[in-house]
Parts: sequence; C-alpha cells; structure tokens
Amino acid sequence: MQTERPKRTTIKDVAKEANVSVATISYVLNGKESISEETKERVRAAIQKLNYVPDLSARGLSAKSSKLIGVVIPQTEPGSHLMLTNPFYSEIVSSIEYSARINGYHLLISGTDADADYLKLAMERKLDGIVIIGMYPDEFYNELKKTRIPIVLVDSYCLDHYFHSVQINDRYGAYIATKHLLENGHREIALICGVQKEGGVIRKRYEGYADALKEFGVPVRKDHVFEGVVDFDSGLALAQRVVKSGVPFTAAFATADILAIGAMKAFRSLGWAIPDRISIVGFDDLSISRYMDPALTTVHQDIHRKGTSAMEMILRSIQYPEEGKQELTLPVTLVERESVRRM
Amino acid sequence: MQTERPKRTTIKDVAKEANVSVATISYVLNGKESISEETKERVRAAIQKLNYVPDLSARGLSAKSSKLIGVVIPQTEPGSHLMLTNPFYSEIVSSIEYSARINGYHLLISGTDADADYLKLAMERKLDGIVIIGMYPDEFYNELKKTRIPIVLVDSYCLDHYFHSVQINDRYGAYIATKHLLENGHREIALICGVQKEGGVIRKRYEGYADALKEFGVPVRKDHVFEGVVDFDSGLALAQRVVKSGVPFTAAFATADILAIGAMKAFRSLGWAIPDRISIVGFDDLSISRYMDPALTTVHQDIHRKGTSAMEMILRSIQYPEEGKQELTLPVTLVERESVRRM
DNA sequence: ATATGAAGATTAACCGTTTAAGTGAATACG
DNA sequence: CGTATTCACTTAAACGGTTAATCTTCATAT
Repeated sequence: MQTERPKRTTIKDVAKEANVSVATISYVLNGKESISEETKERVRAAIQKLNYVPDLSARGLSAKSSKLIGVVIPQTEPGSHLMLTNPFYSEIVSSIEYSARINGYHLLISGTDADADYLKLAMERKLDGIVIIGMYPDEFYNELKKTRIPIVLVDSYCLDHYFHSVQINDRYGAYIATKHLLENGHREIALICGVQKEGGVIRKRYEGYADALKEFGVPVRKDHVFEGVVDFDSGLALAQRVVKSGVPFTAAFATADILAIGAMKAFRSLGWAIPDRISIVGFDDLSISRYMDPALTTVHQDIHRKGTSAMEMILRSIQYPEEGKQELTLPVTLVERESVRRM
Repeated sequence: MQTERPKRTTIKDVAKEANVSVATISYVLNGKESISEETKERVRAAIQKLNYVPDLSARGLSAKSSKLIGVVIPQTEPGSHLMLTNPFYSEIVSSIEYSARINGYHLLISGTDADADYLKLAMERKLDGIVIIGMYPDEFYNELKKTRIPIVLVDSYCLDHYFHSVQINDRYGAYIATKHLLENGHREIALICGVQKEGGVIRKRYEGYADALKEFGVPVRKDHVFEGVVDFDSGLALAQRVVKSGVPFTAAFATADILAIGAMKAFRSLGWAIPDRISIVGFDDLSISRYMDPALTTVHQDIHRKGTSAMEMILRSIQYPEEGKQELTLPVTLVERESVRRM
C-alpha cells in the first residue's frame, strides 16, 4: 500500500531554481546580510515554490547544533519506567516545551532508568541543552558535566558551579505550611514525604517543617515522619501508617500534593474526616488540587515560571557560553483552602 | 567558565584504533554478519576504549532514519499553548515513550498551534513515525499523508485507509455509562462534553449516550447536552450551567474524567451533593479518579495499552511498509465507585 | 593446475548542510 | 589614475556516518 517516499527537496534544488549557489541559499536561510535584497527575494520565492524544508540532521552534522533540548524526569515508581506519572512533571514539561518551541527548539523527553544511558543519549543526539528535574546520584552529574552541554538543574541543591539552577524556597515553603498548621492549634503533625536525600528538595522541606516545630517549641520526632516514594498510592499507604501509628495526630503536612491526595483517600476511608479529624496541607499546588474535596490547602509554586525560566537559562547559556552560573529562586506562597481546620 | 567542548570521537578514530576501515566499524555496529568474530571483538574493544558513541544526525543523513517518533497532542485550552494539561495525555505519552525507548527510538513531543507547522517539523526532523492523538482538520491529515511517514491515529475516527488506528469502543463505553445511570433509576441525565466534531470520539460518546436513553424510552434532548472545551475549568463552568438550567437533573455523564472532576466541584459548591443530589459518571479512568471524594465511577480504558499499541503499529509499519492498515479497538469497562446513587 | 566461490575486508561515493577562503566587479581613497 | 576596500557571490572542504561495488585471499571443485 505504501507508495514510494517522495524524494526530498534539497538546498541544491533550490539553488538551481534560483540560479545561485547552495552557499547563497544557506546564507539567506541563516540571515547573513551580505546578500542583495533582490537575490534574497529570488531565493525565498524558490523555497516557497519548491516547498523546501531544511534537513536538520544535515544541519546538525555541519553546524554543531541539533536544536534539541533534553529533559530528564525522575522515574517516580522505580518499577514502572513511566515518566509523567506525577502531574507536576507534566505541568513543568509543558512549560519547558512551550518555551523551547517558540525559540526554535524541540524537546526530547525520555525516562531514564540507567543513568549512564542518558549520557549516551546526550552525545548521540548532540543535545544543545539539558533540563534535569529532581535529584540523581553524583555520578550522573559528573558524567553529564563532561559533555560541556549547558545544563540547568530544577529542584536540586547540587552545589556544583557548572550547573545553572532554578529552584524554589523549599525550606521556607515547608515552614509556612507547618506554621499554618501550628497557628491553627495543631501540635501532633505528621510529615508525609518522599525519601530524603542530601541535597534534595525533600530534605529541605523536612528542615522547614522542623524549623516551624522548633519555633513553636514542639519537639521534632522521628516517628512523626513517614517516608515513601512520591505517588498517589504511596501517599495512601503512608497515611494508613499514620493512622495505625497510634500517635494522636491532628494534622499532616505532605511534601507533595500527590502524596496529600493519596493520603486524603486513606484518611477518609479509615474514618478520619478531613479536616475535622485531621487537617492536611500539601506542596506544589497542582492544578488538580483545588478540585479536591475538601480543596487542598497547599504551598503554591509557579510551575510554569519554573519551566520557562529553566529554558531561558539554557538559551542564554547557549548564546553566551562564557557567562557563569545562572541561579534563580522563585517564591512560594501558602494558599489556604479547605483542608485545614482550626483546633 | 565554559571550557572547550571535547571533540567528538568519530568512527574514524575507532577505525584507526582497531586497525580496520571505517566501513568495517559501521558494519559491526549494524550487525552485518560477514565480519570475523575476531575483528568484531577488536572493534568492540576499540569502541569501549575510546568511549565511542555514534552521531545520530550523521547516521540520519546517510541512512534515512532519525529514530525519532513524533507525538501530536491537542491543545486543550486554545489560548494556552501548553500540551500536557490533561492527565490523559500525560499517561498515554508516558506509555508511548516507554515503548519507543525500549525499541531504540526517542520521542519528540511538541504542542502544535499552527497545523502546517507540524508538517514542517516532520520533514525537517525526518520523523520515522507519528502518533496523532485526537482530532484535527482534514487538511492536517492530508498534508501529513503526503510525507508517507507511518502514522497512527489515536482516538480519531478518520476513515482514510492510509492511517493506522487505535481506538476504544467509545460509543459502547458511553452507552454502558449512561445505562448504568438509567438502571439506577435516573431519567434526567445531563451530558457534559467537549465540542462534538464529525469523526471525533466525543460525537461517538454522544451517540452511546443517546443509544442508552432511547433503549430506556427516554427522549434525547438538545438542552440536556452541555458542550465546552475539555479541562477542569470547563467542567466546572459546564456544571454550573447544568445547575442553573432549571432542568431537574439527577445525574450527569461527563465524556472525560477531567470534565467530571471539574463538574464535581461546581456541583458541590452549589449545594448539589454527590451522589445524593446528583450522580455522576466519567470517562477515561484517570489515575486520579479513584482518589476523588466520592471516588469517581467511570468508564475504564487501558491507556497504557493504547500507547504501547500505537507504538507497536509504528514499528511494524516501519519494518513491513508494504503491509496495509493496522487497526485495533480496545475494550472498555465500567468501573463502579461511589459517585452514582440508586434512586 | 585452473576455474569457482565464499569470506572478510576495503574503497569511495553519497546523504544535505555550513562556512572559510576565494573571486571578480564596483566603489572609495589619496 | 592606481590601489584598497567593500560587496555579492561562488568554490570546495568539511561534518560523521552508510553502503554498493570492488578487491584479496584462500579453500574447494573440476
């Protein structure tokens, strides 16, 4: 059924049509000014007429750029190999993609199991930039660093001077979330979180949680923190453990909205009404969160801006490679909805 | 700060190291058998030693394949330009990506505003295949068809023989959803849906809705259907209109879970308890849906399988270009949860 | 002893761009 | 008026692979 693939119109065809050399075509395509307006016009007409579209792999071979930006997303559930399992990632990827697209780049998204594989991908695709979301083993960064590709780290407290970074004030966010609970009279506050790693956002959020507790003279207790992976199911399982722990919790702070959402279901089905029996505050302010019942009180971060900023850093770094590290910390705010009750 | 980019190890370097010609390297890389085991070994060692990674743009230039699969996702909110605004898309993209990755392909995802742009993208990137999710203007298909690239349509009832397709039984799904409501005694059932287009899934779902009503002798009424875009906010707005319509609805069928979720919030805040005052059933069975309160009764579809099947069709079509149209319709089932009440 | 063929490698053309270097004509300068 | 300089292009060499065609060797058949 498949008929022959139409042979590609190349720059040569255009050159013939416009009666100039291929170099000239290339120059008008790339906006070199030493071409007469008249010739430019003739070339543009030929391009139009022949429906010419440049071959980016040829361009990539010759010039060095692929116009491809890589995005690395953590595999939330270790087994699953699926990438966009957390709406947070979908939202930020959308923003990065948009920002890339309007600047003439495309996004290559790829889940990564073996970290070494990503280095290979970066090399074989000649990525022009990489946005890395989340935290990875040191080795991963070191490998990638060797490529000298502009890289921006999102949500990672990696200190390495090589990488640009955009982050939010995680510690402060967790602090205001917990403080909000404390101010509403809660004293037994569970922390539902992902696994804490040195240099990761979850650790920072833990610290913010601890900060607030200390400020109110509440001891920080190991058995008040419940750690798991970051997805709906895990939130549910963690909340079950919260209930079964026997500790008379009246509130929980979840370090991610999807944990909070999972937790809400568990609390509910175990008879802990929200917010009457247990108050809960999340982190991220996913678009789904205000649609929950009760609507989730959470720490808002500007995910869209996070994504576009990351992309802008890449672009700047491509344009001015000699410039140093770019760094941006975005503000967070508490958005009070319905999942917290005054004691 | 940026030091010099390390120069790339090429096939030539490997050839020199292994003391063979570049062709030989290429052959062992591509699994040609007429190479002695001994030479193969020597080449592999050289590759290892030099850390050689093939340049895919060079390969793409020479051989014709880019090992890139394009995915087209509808822009749900016309203004926003963001892609993954609906969790359904994130879920299916994840599955496509996974399937692509384990088969040596990568995904190029891109939101598309101007449809003509996508043709350009397909040409300039030499896409090896395209997965198109949702429905687009006829012109879009016709343009893409000319490229002779293997294309699979997901969720589109385009009849064109050229395109492969994977879909679900939309009409039947809507039918069982509506029937479920009818069997529970509901007679005034609102339809909350996206805009219906000929050949789109929403139209099919409308038909299934109508089928069930007719079967139960309930007249299908124009003022029972509420059309808008497909996102949370729209679901909310549509539900407000449902309430304000004055019709004594006791149930609503939403053609997408995200519409249902948006609607639930509106119903709730207008004092229509779910399911006591109004029952609701959705469509898609997003992973979030069982976490809602009440958990959303909905039509389940196997999103993961939809994605992997689409990718498999592409792969098959690449391998056997002469084979005809592939078509797959996946089953749907009703999953009863808590959002429907017996009258 | 010679023709035949297969195995294992090499040669070189080609894929579609970019870009440094070169060219010829027109213009500017002292 | 002779020489520099600028302008508007062209030439041709990369870029890093693939692959059809060719070439050696060496074993086997006749």
